[in-house]
Amino acid sequence: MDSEDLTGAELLAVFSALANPHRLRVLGALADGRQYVSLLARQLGMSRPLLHMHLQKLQAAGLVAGELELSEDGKAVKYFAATPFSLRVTPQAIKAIAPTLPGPDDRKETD
Amino acid sequence: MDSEDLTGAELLAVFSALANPHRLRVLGALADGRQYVSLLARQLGMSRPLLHMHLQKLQAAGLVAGELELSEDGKAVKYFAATPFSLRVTPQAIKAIAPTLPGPDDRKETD
DNA sequence: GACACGTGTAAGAATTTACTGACACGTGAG
DNA sequence: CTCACGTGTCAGTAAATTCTTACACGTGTC
Repeated sequence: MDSEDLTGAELLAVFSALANPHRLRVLGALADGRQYVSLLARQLGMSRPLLHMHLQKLQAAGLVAGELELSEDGKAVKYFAATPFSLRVTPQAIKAIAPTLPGPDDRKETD
Repeated sequence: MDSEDLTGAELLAVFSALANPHRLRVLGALADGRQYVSLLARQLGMSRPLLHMHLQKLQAAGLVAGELELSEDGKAVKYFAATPFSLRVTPQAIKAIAPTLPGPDDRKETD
């Protein structure tokens, strides 16, 4: 996943997802390998609902991917892993995507 | 300005500064050359106080630099230009700076 | 059944961010 | 003096994020 093919709105979603210490720590924890939500929450010292929200935002930005599995003892476990993205951020790159940025009057269409 | 020598808090400030369409557009407009605040505000269609606030945040993150000059007709004019930064963002890079991220109990010390 | 473990989601409070409007200052031109 | 242009900042409001608490479901074990 290279960054050149991102629209302004997508890049904005990525930066917004990255603009939070919890989410950066989550992404760092998932850099090596995948992990399931409850354990990850314990490792990072945050509540499950909170981690759930942050994972949603990271997933919406395409930075992590989750898949629901069935463990051997029958429990539903959801594993998340970091997407192997590589972003190059420079003033010129930002200028290039600037025309595709959402205007001040635009509404959210993520529904 | 390479990104390898940024702490977690600094990188967080950069992402936070980038997580806004207005600021991305400002950065894009300043990618080529410098411009002064009032004219820039008119070009981007936003109020001066608002642009002022966004420029403060961009400057605090080290993405733009401003210098106050005296134009030939004696007026004080403040020019801003984009810092020629180059950021490489990957899960591994984020994991590397994760230990230096501000904890949930930390307070702002930017006073 | 009661418990421990996993999942998800919804309501409400607390906090942060974004924005407007009005004010301050200083200079040159009419 | 008044107007146009530049600068900056403050108070108050509107809106978006963040976070907690509490609930829902399903499964295997004592």
